[in-house]
Amino acid sequence: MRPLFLTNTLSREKELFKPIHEGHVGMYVCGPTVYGDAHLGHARPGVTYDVLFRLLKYLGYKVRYVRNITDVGHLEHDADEGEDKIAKKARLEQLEPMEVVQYYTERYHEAMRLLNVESPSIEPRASGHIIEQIVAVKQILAAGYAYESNGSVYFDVQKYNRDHNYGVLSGRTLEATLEGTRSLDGQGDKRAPYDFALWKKAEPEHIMRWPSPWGEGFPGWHLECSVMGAKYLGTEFDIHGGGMDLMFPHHECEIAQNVASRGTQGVHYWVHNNMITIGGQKMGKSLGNFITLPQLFSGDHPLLAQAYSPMTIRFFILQAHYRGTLDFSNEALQAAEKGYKRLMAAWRALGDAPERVSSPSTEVAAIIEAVEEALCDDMNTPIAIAHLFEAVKLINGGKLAPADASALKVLFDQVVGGVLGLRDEEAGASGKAQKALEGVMGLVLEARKKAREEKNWAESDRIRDTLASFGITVKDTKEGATWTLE
RNA sequence: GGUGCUAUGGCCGAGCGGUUAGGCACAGGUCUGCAAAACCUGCUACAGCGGUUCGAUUCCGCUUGGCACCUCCA
Repeated sequence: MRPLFLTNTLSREKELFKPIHEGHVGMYVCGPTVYGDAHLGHARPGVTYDVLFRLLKYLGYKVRYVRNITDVGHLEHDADEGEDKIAKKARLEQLEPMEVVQYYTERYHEAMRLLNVESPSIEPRASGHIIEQIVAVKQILAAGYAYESNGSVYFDVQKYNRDHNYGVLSGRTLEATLEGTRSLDGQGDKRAPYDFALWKKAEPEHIMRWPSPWGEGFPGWHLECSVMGAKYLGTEFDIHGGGMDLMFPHHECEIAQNVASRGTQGVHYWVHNNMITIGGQKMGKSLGNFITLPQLFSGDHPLLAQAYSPMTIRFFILQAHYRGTLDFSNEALQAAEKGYKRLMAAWRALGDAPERVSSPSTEVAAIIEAVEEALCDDMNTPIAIAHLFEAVKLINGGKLAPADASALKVLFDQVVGGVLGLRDEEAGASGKAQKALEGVMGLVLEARKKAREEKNWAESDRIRDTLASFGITVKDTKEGATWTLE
């Protein structure tokens, strides 16, 4: 098995990936809080960890990929006085909280499906694991790293930091954290500003509530990932992914909870994707500068010059390394669209490559090697794509030996399609309508061919222009005319 | 203020102590009835100032700029 290197946030270095159980990988990724449509920023972890999931499988691992849905406990503004995001949305729209959850979960799934993001192996919801979370709170209390206060339970960061290191992941010291923490009026029940809630007492007007040993309430946000990760992947597992903005406090808190409740950090490799920016600034809900995925797909947003297809978005994300920021702009998206189409056209041209007959030339073998190596070098998809474009040149050059053509066909099928998860949007459906259209187009192009043979350019151009008005583009190549829809 | 990241050609975006990344755009050419596509050629940059080195865009320091996190955030 080819060695895989991943940047581990714990060490800030590229490390050789070694799974706990040979041949098996457990991976957990923080999923969305479902209180609004997913935006471009959400597409990044979706695609990034989808590629990691696919890459691990491509390398021969058996992978269990857990990506949660946060449907409770995620507070707005401040962990003490804030309002549950789901409940707030529900109140605004006069819906049951679970109606909101259902609606946006389905929208999220649809967006991911369009982006060709594979479903995770398990997609647990926080609200389905209240009992497990209560157990975890009890364990942390029993270990002495939490305290109950007025119906809520808080994590005692200071005490924890005396025995362990609160800040292993983010590189912060407690003093630094304290310095930056705003002093809020409603410090309320907490002993220290950096303590975080494990269990929150539900005020009378709070709709989402569950009984607990500390009264009716709901679990703290950080707890769900600790609990669900351990439940489905074990108390020790391989990879935990998420956005860089979750590094602190969310992931730091997860580690603290893991250590406090079971004595170990639990996660071996922390992987963090960077943000998508717009005008150099982070795209985010709170800044209000986000473009949702449905808007991108439809072009319905003042900042969009046009609609961008899901695969254009996916390719755009893949053209940058996941650890760097990626800046949104129409120019960048348009460039991605063209590059994507060129890659797909080459793949299509490989369509009926013969079965693999013999080994490929050294040139093609080198490309294949370079692509795989790039992917295994901390998922360097931009480099992999650069090498794939070398293959595109060879393919378009025409003079491809059968052995090379079939080797590249395998590469494109397994890597472009399989690992990068790109699919050819122009391949079209194979339904009855498609079959009929193909038949009709065959007739039309035959008529045009006849006109061309008679040098009846007026008729030939009329047919081409008319087809263009339906969104059908005709191109004349040496092998005859080809057409594409839209 | 604290912590961390970053500064690449018209745009996006990799990378490395000595070799053209790649894509998009642009210019010229081949092909073509035209168009499109494709192919060929051209466009060679690494914020500034010092230092290390035979040699730095790549390492170190400083300066300047940008960003992220420290509050919810993918």
